[in-house]
Amino acid sequence: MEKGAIAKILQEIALLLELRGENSFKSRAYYNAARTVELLGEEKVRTLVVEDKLQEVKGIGSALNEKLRELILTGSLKYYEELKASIPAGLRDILKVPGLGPRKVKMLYDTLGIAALAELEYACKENRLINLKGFGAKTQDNILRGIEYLRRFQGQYYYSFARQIAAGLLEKIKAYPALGEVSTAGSIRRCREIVKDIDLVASAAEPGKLTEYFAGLPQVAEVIALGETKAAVRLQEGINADLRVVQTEQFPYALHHFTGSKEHNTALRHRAKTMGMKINEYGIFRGEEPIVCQSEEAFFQVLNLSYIPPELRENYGEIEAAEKGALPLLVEERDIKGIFHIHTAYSDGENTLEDVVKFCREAGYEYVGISDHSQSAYYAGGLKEDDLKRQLKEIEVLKERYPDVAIFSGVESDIRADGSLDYPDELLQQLDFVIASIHSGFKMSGDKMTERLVKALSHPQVTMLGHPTGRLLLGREGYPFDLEKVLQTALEHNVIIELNASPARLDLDWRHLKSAKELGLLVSINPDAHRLEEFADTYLGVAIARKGWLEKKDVFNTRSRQEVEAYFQSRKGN
DNA sequence: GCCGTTTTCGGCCCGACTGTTTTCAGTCG
Repeated sequence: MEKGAIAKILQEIALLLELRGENSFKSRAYYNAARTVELLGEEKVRTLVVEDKLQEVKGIGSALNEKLRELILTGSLKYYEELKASIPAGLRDILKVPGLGPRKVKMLYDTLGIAALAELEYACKENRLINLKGFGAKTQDNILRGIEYLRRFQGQYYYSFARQIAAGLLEKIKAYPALGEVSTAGSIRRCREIVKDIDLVASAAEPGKLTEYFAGLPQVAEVIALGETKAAVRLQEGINADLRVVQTEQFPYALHHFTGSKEHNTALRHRAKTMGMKINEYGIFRGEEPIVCQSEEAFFQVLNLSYIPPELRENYGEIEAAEKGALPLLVEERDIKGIFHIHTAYSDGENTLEDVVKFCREAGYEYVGISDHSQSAYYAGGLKEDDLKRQLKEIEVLKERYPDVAIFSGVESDIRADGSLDYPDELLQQLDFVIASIHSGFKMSGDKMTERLVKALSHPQVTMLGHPTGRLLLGREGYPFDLEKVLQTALEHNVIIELNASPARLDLDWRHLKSAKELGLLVSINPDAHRLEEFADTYLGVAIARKGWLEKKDVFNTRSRQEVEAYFQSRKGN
């Protein structure tokens, strides 16, 4: 069985039970069991099964104990297989439509026999949902829009996901003996938050042999095209990958060309033309005469430009800046000195406070800022006042125990609908920092939302604005508000803007980061981590920060422990 | 499905919001 398979199967069972309309508490028991397995780790569960002690775990009763035994000892589970067989697979797709939950999906299946997305779309267009109990014209409209939304995002992937897959491919290609050079290109190299496919560029003396080798890699599920210089494949993970192979001396031009963006390339070609030159993927030419470049740096030099990092190649002013030698000195991973926006087991994080602190210490961070959810965030186990006070006490103890890492006490306070925060001021004043975030009430008007955010940012205890737009990439738009006004308010009140580095957020967007920087705002690159592995998302944030033109000085958590302490101290004087 | 024990059955899970309703069910965070 694959790693993580047990938890996945339990989750599937929970979902299938919901679709069957069974007792929702039964379904939740499976969800809870899945979480428990994740938390304990599969190895531990295996051991408990062997020792016959699994039932001592909270949330595992006799039924789940039996099923987990069967699953672990035999590698399969009859109950699961039967359940799967009893429910059309298409219902899973329908469940992805926003606004449709298990109840409604079941209703559609039971009454209209709808078992696939296309059937649902057809039924909506035929107005067959209007008279269904619990449905109506608006629901039908929403479903149609939801289906469109799903379609629009099909074949799009998070940057973090694609980057990871690309890294695996690169490793394989590097093992090819007759390789010249290889690099990612396209949107991955430019660090776009969403990518459609993986572009790779390589050089080799015999390109055709490399494309063949690439098409034969074990990751490849299907070969779409295979030629002398190009291979296009669909990978096991579903995403497509293109490899272009050129001669060694052509590599810099090809790399630049296939990195793009289209807009950047168009602008550069125009520039070359006015300088009496011509650019294509094979070279840069004055008349018919090729101008030799060993690297991308040299390529830009020919055009009288300083080197433009790939992240900036969007024709967003980088060419003008490169001409004047005014490109930013972009922030780097090694500049990060500490991490804010960490959730612990006090709310919905996985790890204990002490484990988080120990991890940061071992990772060499100078400080860590703890910020669990506040009391309104019930679904996330938000901290009641007493819990927060208890956490503050534990932080004091840990500070004594681990003096070599600074622990900053904070909270991610919900911004309530009226713009107020989630705790009394006296309590907030005891914290080192407060991240104010919106987690609910997304559907107010833009004006009201702006008012709400402005009020929150005007609160003297607010240090940072968390995931400013609330967007979920490939999932939902941010809430509507006047960003300029909100950023201006943040500036007036000395509030730091979060770059939430969670792969599905990357919020504030890089396009707006550039405006924030120009306004003079500080940005903090925060992983919003709920488990130790997610601390590394910070570096995803660094990539996006670079894309947003941010320099070290623009990023709050590049500051040293002493500088951050001084900053918080100065704010307390407010 | 699990849990507890003043209960082996009857709870379990809060609040806002939407779109249905004519008092509430379903979805979502």
